[in-house]
Amino acid sequence: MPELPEVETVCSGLNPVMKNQLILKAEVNRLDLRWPFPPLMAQRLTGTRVIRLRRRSKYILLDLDSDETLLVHLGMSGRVLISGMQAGIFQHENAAPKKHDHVELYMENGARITYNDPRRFGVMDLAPTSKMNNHRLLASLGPEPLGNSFTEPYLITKLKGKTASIKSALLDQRIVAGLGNIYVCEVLFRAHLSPRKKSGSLSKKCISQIVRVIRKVLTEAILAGGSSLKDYRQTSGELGYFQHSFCVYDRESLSCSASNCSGIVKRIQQSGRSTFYCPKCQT
DNA sequence: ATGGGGGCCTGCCGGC
DNA sequence: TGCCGGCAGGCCCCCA
Repeated sequence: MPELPEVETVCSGLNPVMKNQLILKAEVNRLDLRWPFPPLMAQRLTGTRVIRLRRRSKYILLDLDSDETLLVHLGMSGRVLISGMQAGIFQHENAAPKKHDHVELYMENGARITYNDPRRFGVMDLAPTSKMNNHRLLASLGPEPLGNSFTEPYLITKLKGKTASIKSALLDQRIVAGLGNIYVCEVLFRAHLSPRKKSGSLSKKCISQIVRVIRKVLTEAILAGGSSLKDYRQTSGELGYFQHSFCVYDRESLSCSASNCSGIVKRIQQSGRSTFYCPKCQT
């Protein structure tokens, strides 16, 4: 599921039910996801109050009144669902955990937050809030694509002399944080740019266009509630609907969505990932 | 230093 | 129907 717009959607969904709420109980059904959970994670979460929720790149950060921050990454298949509340009435149901429900948080307002992740590429960690910027998973992330420091001059500097394709460069979280395979494909389509172009060969004008398109695509996707592939849902259980706006992603062999283009969407491999693009209008 | 590939997991889908 | 290969929204790590 989760690239920046999906993580942003999850954060917005969690904010009203978690902010300023006490975590009455944390249940941890296994010891690890991609990596082991931090020692005594359930105990360290229980009884703390969530002060605020933030997003950095594809990470969700929950600042707690214990001066620790819970860092959550959804990996490829992680989902967060809210249950236990109906029509403003809070009910504690103790339904048995479903398959791959790895962590559950019971909030003071009756909400139950469930983290489910079949492939377990996700991450959870706890560290002092004051040290989160230096957390090993956050320390070398590039700028937020929707923030002020992601600019045309910045991207020009970063791409200068690079021999890797623009596709690989935009997937590199050290260059810009939060894009994944879907949105990079969509951005390059909308910028009419071939994913195979070497990063260092792009004109200033072209890079400027990339910056604008990244902002536009991500903003639209967030407004749409993210993209729902497989059975990804928002925290509410609803589907996002940006997947209906895909121009190239997962459209191999279909005709190009540009109105004046007769091209056929092609799938190639780049750095081990599928890239979808129209060879005719992305040059 | 940089870029590419392997590996981590489970589930699903299409082909035989 | 069942089995098998290929593929999947991410990212760390190792090697050339």
